[in-house]
Amino acid sequence: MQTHNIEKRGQGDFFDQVYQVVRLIPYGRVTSYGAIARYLGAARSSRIVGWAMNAAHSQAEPVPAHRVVNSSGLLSGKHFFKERPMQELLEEEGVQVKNDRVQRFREVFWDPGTELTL
DNA sequence: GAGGTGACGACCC
DNA sequence: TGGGTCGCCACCT
Repeated sequence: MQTHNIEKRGQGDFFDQVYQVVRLIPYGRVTSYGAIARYLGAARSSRIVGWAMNAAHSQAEPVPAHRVVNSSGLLSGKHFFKERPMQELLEEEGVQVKNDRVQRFREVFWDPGTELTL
């Protein structure tokens, strides 16, 4: 069966890149959409990263999208985890979350462009 | 081919 | 610190 959709003939190359980076996020760490976008060379495409996360739901492989927050450390996509709040998932990994905001964001923040020393 | 959308980022008050 | 506005680029219809 062709389960069409999602992949879309590899057009989602950019999306795929995003998924790869998100999967590289270490346990107990979080990153921002802008950090991923910048790592991919599209710092201004931060919004596209969020869009990729939207498609991540259709991805067969587990994408820790809950580890991706905005530059403010706010759980912008928590609404998508209605069944499983991001806060709970993050706290389970040791990330302190208060009022939909990541505590110690500076400490748990994981920048691919820095950690990976691109 | 064109228009609209959006899980954002930076700037300003 | 918190909230509001503009810009930006890729995906979808």
